[in-house]
Amino acid sequence: MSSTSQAMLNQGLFEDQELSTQMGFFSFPPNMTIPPFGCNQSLKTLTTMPPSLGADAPNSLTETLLSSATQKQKEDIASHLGGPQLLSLQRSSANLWAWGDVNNECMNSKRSGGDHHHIGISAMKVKKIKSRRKVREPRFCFKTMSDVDVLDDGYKWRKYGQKVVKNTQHPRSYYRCTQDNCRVKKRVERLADDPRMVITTYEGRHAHSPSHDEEDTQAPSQLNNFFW
DNA sequence: CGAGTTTGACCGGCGC
DNA sequence: GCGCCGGTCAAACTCG
Repeated sequence: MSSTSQAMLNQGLFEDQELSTQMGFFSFPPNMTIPPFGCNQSLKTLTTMPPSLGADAPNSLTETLLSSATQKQKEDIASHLGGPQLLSLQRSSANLWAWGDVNNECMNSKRSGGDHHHIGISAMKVKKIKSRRKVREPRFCFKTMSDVDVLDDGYKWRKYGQKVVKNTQHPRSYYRCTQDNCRVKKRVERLADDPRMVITTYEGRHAHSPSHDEEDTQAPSQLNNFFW
Protein backbone atom coordinates (compact mmCIF):
# COMPACT_ATOMS: atom_id res chain seq x y z
CA MET A 1 0.00 0.00 0.00
CA SER A 2 1.23 3.37 -0.89
CA SER A 3 1.57 5.41 2.21
CA THR A 4 0.80 8.47 0.16
CA SER A 5 -2.58 7.32 -0.96
CA GLN A 6 -3.32 5.94 2.46
CA ALA A 7 -2.65 9.30 3.96
CA MET A 8 -4.68 11.02 1.31
CA LEU A 9 -7.67 8.88 1.99
CA ASN A 10 -7.47 9.09 5.71
CA GLN A 11 -7.22 12.81 5.52
CA GLY A 12 -10.18 12.94 3.21
CA LEU A 13 -8.73 15.38 0.76
CA PHE A 14 -11.93 16.25 -0.97
CA GLU A 15 -13.33 19.56 -1.90
CA ASP A 16 -16.17 21.44 -3.51
CA GLN A 17 -18.54 20.78 -0.69
CA GLU A 18 -21.19 23.26 -1.69
CA LEU A 19 -21.59 22.00 -5.20
CA SER A 20 -21.50 18.44 -4.04
CA THR A 21 -24.28 19.04 -1.61
CA GLN A 22 -26.37 20.55 -4.34
CA MET A 23 -25.65 17.65 -6.60
CA GLY A 24 -26.26 15.03 -4.04
CA PHE A 25 -22.82 14.56 -2.63
CA PHE A 26 -22.49 13.41 0.89
CA SER A 27 -19.70 15.02 2.80
CA PHE A 28 -17.50 13.66 5.51
CA PRO A 29 -15.07 15.50 7.68
CA PRO A 30 -11.41 14.74 7.00
CA ASN A 31 -10.81 13.08 10.33
CA MET A 32 -13.58 10.56 9.94
CA THR A 33 -13.11 7.01 8.83
CA ILE A 34 -14.33 6.73 5.28
CA PRO A 35 -17.01 5.73 4.94
CA PRO A 36 -18.12 6.51 8.45
CA PHE A 37 -19.85 3.20 8.95
CA GLY A 38 -17.17 0.89 7.73
CA CYS A 39 -19.94 -1.31 6.50
CA ASN A 40 -20.57 -2.77 3.12
CA GLN A 41 -24.18 -1.88 2.93
CA SER A 42 -23.78 1.63 4.11
CA LEU A 43 -21.86 2.71 1.06
CA LYS A 44 -24.53 2.14 -1.45
CA THR A 45 -26.99 4.01 0.65
CA LEU A 46 -24.90 7.09 1.00
CA THR A 47 -26.27 8.76 -2.03
CA THR A 48 -28.68 11.56 -1.62
CA MET A 49 -31.36 11.81 -4.21
CA PRO A 50 -34.07 14.33 -4.91
CA PRO A 51 -37.37 13.37 -3.31
CA SER A 52 -38.79 12.88 -6.76
CA LEU A 53 -36.72 9.75 -7.02
CA GLY A 54 -38.48 8.14 -4.16
CA ALA A 55 -40.15 5.55 -6.28
CA ASP A 56 -36.79 4.14 -7.15
CA ALA A 57 -35.42 4.06 -3.67
CA PRO A 58 -35.90 0.86 -1.74
CA ASN A 59 -37.77 1.60 1.46
CA SER A 60 -35.28 -0.13 3.62
CA LEU A 61 -32.31 1.94 2.64
CA THR A 62 -32.60 4.58 5.28
CA GLU A 63 -33.01 1.91 7.87
CA THR A 64 -30.11 0.00 6.44
CA LEU A 65 -27.94 3.06 6.52
CA LEU A 66 -28.60 3.83 10.10
CA SER A 67 -28.77 0.33 11.39
CA SER A 68 -25.37 -0.35 9.92
CA ALA A 69 -23.81 2.47 11.88
CA THR A 70 -22.74 2.16 15.44
CA GLN A 71 -24.07 4.63 17.93
CA LYS A 72 -20.70 6.32 18.01
CA GLN A 73 -20.67 6.64 14.24
CA LYS A 74 -24.14 8.09 14.23
CA GLU A 75 -23.05 10.62 16.77
CA ASP A 76 -19.96 11.44 14.75
CA ILE A 77 -21.97 12.07 11.66
CA ALA A 78 -24.63 13.94 13.49
CA SER A 79 -22.09 16.24 15.03
CA HIS A 80 -20.29 16.87 11.76
CA LEU A 81 -23.26 17.22 9.51
CA GLY A 82 -25.51 18.77 12.07
CA GLY A 83 -27.78 16.69 14.19
CA PRO A 84 -31.02 17.73 12.57
CA GLN A 85 -29.81 16.66 9.17
CA LEU A 86 -29.07 13.14 10.23
CA LEU A 87 -32.11 12.91 12.39
CA SER A 88 -34.26 14.07 9.57
CA LEU A 89 -32.81 11.38 7.42
CA GLN A 90 -33.49 8.86 10.06
CA ARG A 91 -37.07 9.87 10.25
CA SER A 92 -37.53 10.50 6.60
CA SER A 93 -39.03 8.29 4.01
CA ALA A 94 -36.65 6.53 1.67
CA ASN A 95 -37.05 9.40 -0.72
CA LEU A 96 -33.82 10.94 0.38
CA TRP A 97 -31.83 7.86 -0.37
CA ALA A 98 -31.30 5.75 -3.38
CA TRP A 99 -28.82 3.33 -4.74
CA GLY A 100 -25.43 4.82 -5.28
CA ASP A 101 -24.79 5.31 -8.90
CA VAL A 102 -22.67 7.62 -10.91
CA ASN A 103 -23.46 10.22 -13.43
CA ASN A 104 -21.41 12.47 -15.55
CA GLU A 105 -22.07 15.48 -13.44
CA CYS A 106 -20.01 13.77 -10.85
CA MET A 107 -17.14 13.57 -13.22
CA ASN A 108 -17.59 17.03 -14.62
CA SER A 109 -18.44 18.87 -11.48
CA LYS A 110 -16.99 22.32 -11.25
CA ARG A 111 -14.64 23.31 -8.54
CA SER A 112 -15.60 25.90 -6.06
CA GLY A 113 -12.00 26.38 -5.01
CA GLY A 114 -12.73 25.95 -1.35
CA ASP A 115 -10.67 24.07 1.14
CA HIS A 116 -13.44 21.80 2.27
CA HIS A 117 -12.59 18.19 2.80
CA HIS A 118 -15.17 15.64 1.97
CA ILE A 119 -16.00 12.50 0.13
CA GLY A 120 -18.48 12.86 -2.65
CA ILE A 121 -20.96 10.23 -3.65
CA SER A 122 -23.07 11.15 -6.58
CA ALA A 123 -26.52 10.31 -7.77
CA MET A 124 -27.49 8.96 -11.13
CA LYS A 125 -29.66 11.07 -13.30
CA VAL A 126 -33.34 10.66 -12.63
CA LYS A 127 -33.99 9.73 -16.17
CA LYS A 128 -31.25 7.17 -16.27
CA ILE A 129 -32.44 5.43 -13.18
CA LYS A 130 -36.04 5.37 -14.21
CA SER A 131 -35.30 4.06 -17.63
CA ARG A 132 -32.72 1.52 -16.64
CA ARG A 133 -33.78 -2.01 -17.29
CA LYS A 134 -30.62 -3.81 -16.59
CA VAL A 135 -30.04 -4.46 -12.92
CA ARG A 136 -26.62 -3.18 -12.00
CA GLU A 137 -24.44 -3.65 -9.03
CA PRO A 138 -24.61 -0.84 -6.51
CA ARG A 139 -22.10 1.86 -7.24
CA PHE A 140 -20.60 4.75 -5.49
CA CYS A 141 -17.89 7.19 -6.33
CA PHE A 142 -15.70 9.64 -4.56
CA LYS A 143 -13.10 12.12 -5.54
CA THR A 144 -9.68 12.40 -4.06
CA MET A 145 -6.90 14.87 -4.51
CA SER A 146 -3.96 12.67 -5.37
CA ASP A 147 -0.97 12.42 -7.64
CA VAL A 148 -1.53 8.73 -8.14
CA ASP A 149 -4.47 7.52 -10.18
CA VAL A 150 -5.09 4.29 -8.37
CA LEU A 151 -5.61 4.65 -4.67
CA ASP A 152 -4.59 1.61 -2.76
CA ASP A 153 -7.63 0.32 -0.93
CA GLY A 154 -6.20 -3.00 0.17
CA TYR A 155 -7.64 -4.96 -2.70
CA LYS A 156 -5.77 -6.16 -5.74
CA TRP A 157 -6.95 -4.87 -9.08
CA ARG A 158 -6.23 -5.74 -12.67
CA LYS A 159 -6.69 -3.20 -15.37
CA TYR A 160 -8.83 -4.46 -18.23
CA GLY A 161 -9.47 -1.37 -20.26
CA GLN A 162 -8.88 2.27 -20.81
CA LYS A 163 -11.07 4.67 -22.68
CA VAL A 164 -11.15 8.32 -23.48
CA VAL A 165 -14.71 9.37 -22.82
CA LYS A 166 -16.41 12.26 -24.47
CA ASN A 167 -15.68 15.78 -23.25
CA THR A 168 -12.79 14.70 -21.11
CA GLN A 169 -9.12 14.99 -21.81
CA HIS A 170 -8.09 12.31 -19.37
CA PRO A 171 -8.67 8.62 -20.14
CA ARG A 172 -10.86 6.53 -17.89
CA SER A 173 -9.29 3.32 -16.66
CA TYR A 174 -11.24 0.17 -15.86
CA TYR A 175 -10.14 -2.23 -13.17
CA ARG A 176 -11.45 -5.57 -11.96
CA CYS A 177 -10.75 -7.26 -8.64
CA THR A 178 -8.28 -10.08 -9.23
CA GLN A 179 -9.80 -12.30 -6.56
CA ASP A 180 -11.60 -15.36 -7.88
CA ASN A 181 -15.37 -15.13 -7.71
CA CYS A 182 -15.16 -11.44 -6.98
CA ARG A 183 -16.74 -9.32 -9.66
CA VAL A 184 -16.11 -5.92 -8.17
CA LYS A 185 -14.99 -3.33 -10.67
CA LYS A 186 -13.77 0.18 -10.41
CA ARG A 187 -13.23 3.05 -12.78
CA VAL A 188 -10.64 5.70 -12.31
CA GLU A 189 -10.39 9.02 -14.06
CA ARG A 190 -9.29 12.55 -13.43
CA LEU A 191 -11.47 15.58 -13.36
CA ALA A 192 -11.29 17.47 -16.62
CA ASP A 193 -11.16 20.85 -14.95
CA ASP A 194 -8.95 19.82 -12.09
CA PRO A 195 -6.47 17.08 -12.95
CA ARG A 196 -5.41 16.92 -9.33
CA MET A 197 -8.73 15.32 -8.49
CA VAL A 198 -9.14 11.59 -9.06
CA ILE A 199 -12.64 10.21 -9.44
CA THR A 200 -12.90 6.58 -8.37
CA THR A 201 -16.10 4.66 -8.97
CA TYR A 202 -16.70 1.28 -7.40
CA GLU A 203 -19.26 -1.19 -8.62
CA GLY A 204 -20.26 -4.32 -6.76
CA ARG A 205 -19.30 -5.83 -3.47
CA HIS A 206 -16.17 -7.68 -2.54
CA ALA A 207 -16.85 -11.22 -1.46
CA HIS A 208 -13.61 -11.38 0.46
CA SER A 209 -11.31 -9.44 2.71
CA PRO A 210 -8.72 -7.01 1.46
CA SER A 211 -5.48 -8.69 0.46
CA HIS A 212 -2.67 -6.56 1.70
CA ASP A 213 0.85 -6.98 0.50
CA GLU A 214 3.51 -7.96 2.96
CA GLU A 215 4.74 -4.44 3.23
CA ASP A 216 1.31 -3.17 3.94
CA THR A 217 0.56 -5.30 6.92
CA GLN A 218 1.88 -2.65 9.21
CA ALA A 219 -0.19 0.04 7.63
CA PRO A 220 -3.18 1.36 9.52
CA SER A 221 -6.19 -0.83 9.03
CA GLN A 222 -8.58 2.04 8.98
CA LEU A 223 -9.42 1.40 5.39
CA ASN A 224 -10.02 -2.28 5.77
CA ASN A 225 -13.70 -1.68 5.72
CA PHE A 226 -13.58 1.13 3.26
CA PHE A 227 -15.02 -0.92 0.48
CA TRP A 228 -17.36 -3.80 0.52
C1' DC B 1 7.42 -17.44 -18.01
C1' DG B 2 3.59 -15.69 -15.61
C1' DA B 3 1.20 -11.63 -14.28
C1' DG B 4 -0.23 -7.31 -15.44
C1' DT B 5 -0.93 -3.49 -18.96
C1' DT B 6 -2.03 -1.54 -23.40
C1' DT B 7 -4.98 -0.72 -27.08
C1' DG B 8 -7.91 -1.44 -31.05
C1' DA B 9 -12.05 -3.98 -31.99
C1' DC B 10 -16.37 -5.23 -30.73
C1' DC B 11 -20.92 -5.08 -28.42
C1' DG B 12 -25.07 -3.32 -26.46
C1' DG B 13 -27.84 0.49 -24.71
C1' DC B 14 -29.74 4.73 -25.67
C1' DG B 15 -31.20 8.96 -28.04
C1' DC B 16 -32.69 10.92 -32.21
C1' DG C 1 -33.05 2.11 -38.03
C1' DC C 2 -28.89 4.41 -37.33
C1' DG C 3 -25.16 6.47 -35.10
C1' DC C 4 -22.95 7.64 -30.85
C1' DC C 5 -20.84 6.34 -26.78
C1' DG C 6 -19.51 3.75 -22.65
C1' DG C 7 -17.96 -0.61 -21.31
C1' DT C 8 -15.63 -4.98 -22.22
C1' DC C 9 -12.79 -8.28 -24.65
C1' DA C 10 -8.63 -10.23 -26.03
C1' DA C 11 -4.30 -10.34 -28.52
C1' DA C 12 -0.03 -8.21 -28.24
C1' DC C 13 3.14 -6.31 -25.43
C1' DT C 14 5.91 -5.19 -21.15
C1' DC C 15 7.94 -6.12 -16.89
C1' DG C 16 9.91 -8.50 -13.01
